[in-house]
Amino acid sequence: MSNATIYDVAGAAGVSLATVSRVLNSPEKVKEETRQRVLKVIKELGYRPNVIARGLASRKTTTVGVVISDVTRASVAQMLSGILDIANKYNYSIKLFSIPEGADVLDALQNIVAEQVDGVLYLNDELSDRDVELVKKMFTDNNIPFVFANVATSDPIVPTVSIDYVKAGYEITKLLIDQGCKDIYLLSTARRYSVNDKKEEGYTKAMLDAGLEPKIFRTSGDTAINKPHFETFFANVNVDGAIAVRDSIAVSFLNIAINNGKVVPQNLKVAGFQNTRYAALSRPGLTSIDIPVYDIGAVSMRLLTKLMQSKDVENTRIILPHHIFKRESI
Amino acid sequence: MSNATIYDVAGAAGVSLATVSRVLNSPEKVKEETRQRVLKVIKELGYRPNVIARGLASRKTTTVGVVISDVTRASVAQMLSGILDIANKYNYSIKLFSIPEGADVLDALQNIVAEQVDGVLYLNDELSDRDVELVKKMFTDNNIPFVFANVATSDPIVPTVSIDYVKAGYEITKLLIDQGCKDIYLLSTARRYSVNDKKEEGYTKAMLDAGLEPKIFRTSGDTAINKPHFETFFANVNVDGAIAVRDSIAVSFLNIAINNGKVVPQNLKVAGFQNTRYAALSRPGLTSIDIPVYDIGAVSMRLLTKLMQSKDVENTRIILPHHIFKRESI
DNA sequence: CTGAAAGCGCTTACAG
DNA sequence: CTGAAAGCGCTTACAG
Repeated sequence: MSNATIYDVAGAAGVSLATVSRVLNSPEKVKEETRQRVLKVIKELGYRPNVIARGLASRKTTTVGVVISDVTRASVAQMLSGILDIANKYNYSIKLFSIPEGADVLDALQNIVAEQVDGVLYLNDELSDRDVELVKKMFTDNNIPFVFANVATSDPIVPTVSIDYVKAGYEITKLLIDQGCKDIYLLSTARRYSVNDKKEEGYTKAMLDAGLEPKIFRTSGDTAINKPHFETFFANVNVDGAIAVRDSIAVSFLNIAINNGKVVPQNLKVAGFQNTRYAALSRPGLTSIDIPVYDIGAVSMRLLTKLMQSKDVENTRIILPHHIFKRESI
Repeated sequence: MSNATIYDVAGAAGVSLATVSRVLNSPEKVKEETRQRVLKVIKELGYRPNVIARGLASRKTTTVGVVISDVTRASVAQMLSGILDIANKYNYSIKLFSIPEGADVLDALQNIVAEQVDGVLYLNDELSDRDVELVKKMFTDNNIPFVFANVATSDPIVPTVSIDYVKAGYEITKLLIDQGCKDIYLLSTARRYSVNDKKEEGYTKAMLDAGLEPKIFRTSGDTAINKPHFETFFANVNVDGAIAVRDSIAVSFLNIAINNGKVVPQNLKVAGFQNTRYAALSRPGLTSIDIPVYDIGAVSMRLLTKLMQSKDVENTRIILPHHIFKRESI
């Protein structure tokens, strides 16, 4: 059965356990003939090295920690998907840590360090600048390579894979302006995410550049809460363009707009962020910034593998391209 | 720094390492005074036991393996969320394993066993009956408790947390029949999932019970592929009711129906499964079977903790309640 | 209540 | 190319 140990293999193959270990870890040091013999026994016994014992002896666990806030966010799940695919390819295991809103970040980080992961992928974007420094210090002090994925940090050194959210925010706003919109609102979340702050920055700049007044409307990510919120909104303001920081907010806004007699895109143009299935399933289809979240995950993991092998990496601040995916809402 | 070991703590506190270990693992065996002294040093040094070493010595890793196929499926992400919350509460870590479609299941399972997890949560529903038996045998042989979450197995013994999908399929079909629908289609996926088979079973029974002909239309989960598929569909058949095995399929169908001149719900009623945000963001809102996926995850994890402590669990086949969440599409 | 010692299943210099 | 031995950082009977 699968609980064979390295001793069993050594015994059955008539070699020492050191040799078995070498067959697995540095096969070039073992004579072809012995190696074949050992390999045969390994297969017969279904032997798989106990990764815990290996981790203790080698001080490498081939495990990376992935830190998230909320798996149910579509972007997080898709990044995870990219991470898992690359991790499988490189034979790394994934330990998943969620640090919920309001949790003790320091305690959580110490916990991750105690778990002896070889590296960390940080997807949790609900971080203050102070937290970012804490993360950086904790992993640096403990010699654990880490990468921020889809987290906009103001720290200029920390390894990061993301897109240029300021530019994306600027471009989509510019597009609406070029189509003649004047009263363009940015629909953002009440809770602050690092990437949303960047989107707001780009939006604001585009509006000011065009001599228009930036107007940010903060709402919840929760559809049920949005409804009355948006209805009051339509009763009180003039609006001919809207950009939401998430597709789901955009779709919810668009639905309520149409139910309130607006015609999209003729007298109201709407755009979202991330080009999720919400955008595809909206009627009319929602124009959205396509953000390669899967790739952000995959590239982060690949960058981390390099960092873990302490290869000298030329570029640890990777910006992936984005583009505007046009549908009928603009 | 955080790389203090148990020896450092023992030295600084003037006790043996055995005592430090006891303070952590069976504090009642240590004199109050010594315990306080050790605790103080632990705090000062920021000591956290190396979980790998602990895992090797105690043969308990306080880690559970979670097996999935595709994280980006909304149900999977939400189950994960429930799992993580409960795992945090009980101080278990989560290792995430994805077994992609077409992968070597046996190899993947051996891998999980080698990872020395204390228990396994199996969310991967892309399993043949043969695979289910393989999973069962592998973990049973290696003495690893496991729970199937939201996987419909035909094995009557295996620990499972799910809902009654046959009943759910029956009920939603019955609802459409009661509203006068005659030509009711089930929109299912081309790829077979264990739970979808159950939904089909319930649908079929309800149709036959009412003397109607069951008609299953298989399509892709992919929206882009659906579109031409559904358009041909509308050109060729009579349909006054549709039940999709996923909300996203339902919404995509509903949109195309409306664009083809159907009036929902007056001459076409549509229902989905799972009551995701797709259903809430549809216009009109989509009636859907509300499936407590978060709870399925949470309850599975709770059940697994009991199994791992080898408590005798009265019931290892848990069926959670579902209900129909009504919106405007029916 | 506490300590000395063996052991968990591996890896990795060190000899030969 | 191979083996004997130390060691990774803990836990846990066993004595006392």
